[in-house]
Amino acid sequence: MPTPPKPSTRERILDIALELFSEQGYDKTSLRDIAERLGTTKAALYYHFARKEDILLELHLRVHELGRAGLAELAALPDAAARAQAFPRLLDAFIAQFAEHRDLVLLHTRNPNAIRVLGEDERHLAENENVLGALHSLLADPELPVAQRVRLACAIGAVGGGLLDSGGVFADVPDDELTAQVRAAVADVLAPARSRD
Amino acid sequence: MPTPPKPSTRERILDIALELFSEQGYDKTSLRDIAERLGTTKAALYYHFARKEDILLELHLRVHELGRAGLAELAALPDAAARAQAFPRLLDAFIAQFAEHRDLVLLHTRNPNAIRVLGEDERHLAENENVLGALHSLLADPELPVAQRVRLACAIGAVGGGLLDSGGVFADVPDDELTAQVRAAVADVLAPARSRD
DNA sequence: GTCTATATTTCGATAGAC
DNA sequence: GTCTATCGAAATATAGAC
Repeated sequence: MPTPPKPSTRERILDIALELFSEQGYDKTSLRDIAERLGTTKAALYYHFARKEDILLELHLRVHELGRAGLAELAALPDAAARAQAFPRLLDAFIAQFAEHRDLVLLHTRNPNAIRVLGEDERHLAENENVLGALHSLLADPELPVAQRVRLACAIGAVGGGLLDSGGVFADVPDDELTAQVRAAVADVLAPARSRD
Repeated sequence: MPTPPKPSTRERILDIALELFSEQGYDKTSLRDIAERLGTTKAALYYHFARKEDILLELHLRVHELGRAGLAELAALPDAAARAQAFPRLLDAFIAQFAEHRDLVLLHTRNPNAIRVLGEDERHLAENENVLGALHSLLADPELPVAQRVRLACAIGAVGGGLLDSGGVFADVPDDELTAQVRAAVADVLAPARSRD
């Protein structure tokens, strides 16, 4: 059973919240807004989520889940050279997931502060140490040449610049072509001035 | 007289707001927070700014000012080919200003929603049409090959990825080297698979 | 230009009936 | 699982003295 039995209320709340949080921002979206669009009342939401933060947290964890496997694999590699070699392949997987879950990523880039203050929740702290910590120690790795560290950061930024498309400027470009072009651009960032074979 | 006579209250308010808006986010920063750090009271702020939004607006316009000259120059060029040729040079200037005013750019990336809702102010609407409109019509330009449009968007994203450094992973890298590396990476994005001369 | 005091609104959250 | 009703806190903004 792939996506079967429960388009339940809880899931509908998350869908609506994802949309509104991205559109208007987390802080400017009241529980009343969510309840209205869902067709119920504020109080009803509190049956499914104890606090407003928990709605955002749930969505936040789903984004982290996207990068977890790749970063874990990376962290398991023995040395910087091995990690550097694995970059292109893992970035490729990253781009695929980024493209598939654009809406979740957009939620993140549009509400960085709200997410940073998500606070003391245990699940959140644990996840943050795992995922963000792995990314941080990757980019800060002193064993890696600075040029490679910077280019890796640029590559990640380039994925965002190419795929997020906040203004809708690439509405005329098919998704396949867009991701292919982004892949090519990222490849060029990671292969600095490679000498001809 | 370059930057002389008035480190006035108004300017101090903007400085404090810039810091707090970036740190905690626009919505989570109350006028009380600003007033406290400034050493006065909430009401005093209303002498200098009619609404809280106006503080953010003022800072917002300063960011737009950074990109205005370059985008205007670009829009004045006759055809897509001329624009494409001008990209690298203008992106170079863009990187320089980005690096010099990192704090202002950070304000933007951390409060995208608050800024988008800035609303009906005349100055804001006019500026948005000028600056964002120019950027939009640049990236959406149907005369330009899709590959080039996407790579341009990726290049802009790469600048953000390399220079913003939200997590402080490049604290050990001198600013000069960082921007130089970013410049190199961006150049590789814009020079797709260029055949050897 | 800055203060005290307060008006007004809105929001997150709770209590308890159904 | 959803409702009505309401509490309490915090925020923006205003009025008017100094």
